[in-house]
Amino acid sequence: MRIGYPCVNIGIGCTSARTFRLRSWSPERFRSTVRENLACLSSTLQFNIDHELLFFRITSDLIPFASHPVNEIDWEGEFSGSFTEIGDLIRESGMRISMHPDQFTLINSPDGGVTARSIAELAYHAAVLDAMNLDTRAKIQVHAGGVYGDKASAMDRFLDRYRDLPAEIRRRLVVENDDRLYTAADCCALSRSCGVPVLFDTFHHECNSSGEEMPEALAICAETWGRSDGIPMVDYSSQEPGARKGAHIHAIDLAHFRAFLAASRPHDIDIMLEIKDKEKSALLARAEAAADPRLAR
DNA sequence: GGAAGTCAAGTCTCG
DNA sequence: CGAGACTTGACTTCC
Repeated sequence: MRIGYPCVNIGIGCTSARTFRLRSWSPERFRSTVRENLACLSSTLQFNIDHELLFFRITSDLIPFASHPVNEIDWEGEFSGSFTEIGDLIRESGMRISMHPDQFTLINSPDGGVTARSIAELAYHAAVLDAMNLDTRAKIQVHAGGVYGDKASAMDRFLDRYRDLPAEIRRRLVVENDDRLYTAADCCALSRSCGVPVLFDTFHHECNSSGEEMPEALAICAETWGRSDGIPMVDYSSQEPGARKGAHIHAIDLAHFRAFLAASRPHDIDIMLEIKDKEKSALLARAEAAADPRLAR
């Protein structure tokens, strides 16, 4: 079991998610931003290693406009040295990596243009992980997509598009239950048809389930992960009191987390804390889990 | 220097 | 029918 947080370290003083407006595009601006983002990513990973936070989600903003037509720069080649160094740091420390493209990435859209742009975006994510020489335990997580008024057709379209994906994407892609449309059971149905592993989001399950208790939902998702996929990844969060349903909590609720740890046994899982204050809560969670025999050191 | 408005991309829900 | 939400900031302009 590893514990981690997504994308950005609040306290470290840099961000690997710097970007700029399309209007400000220039090759020089692009190169300097990528250089800074990779340097910050390296610092962030070193912080994580020093604090035994061995699960990390790399931001989709790492390479700005990576899949946009304006960008014709061979960034993988130009920055291959940095990618290799970062990959070495990850592998030598036993760290696990995920990426999570944003809400515009929809492989099941009825609009072929949306799907084409989504596949280009997924190819970018796969290229980052490939450039770091990470194996197929490094994953790219997406939601099943929209419903478009007909869920059965939308799920069929997901399956068709999944089977046609380039192998570099398919071997890393996992599907995550969302808080409104596709439940863990829905995602597992997709998995039975095409083999995609299902990343279980326990907070989304609290918002939107097919009626199972959490341990059962976790169990059916865990079964979808094969040997080459690594142990199951799980997203963890809880409800921010007083906020809109589905709003992520600002700081970890340790009693809620402790209950989740107990209920998730005996599954060995990697836990991503989707909590607003990032590494601060991750450090508390790691301390809370210190006595758990599943914890990797 | 700080505040306000805006940002590549899609879809759904709510008011 | 427009705004807000999504994992959410961060950039840019305007004063």
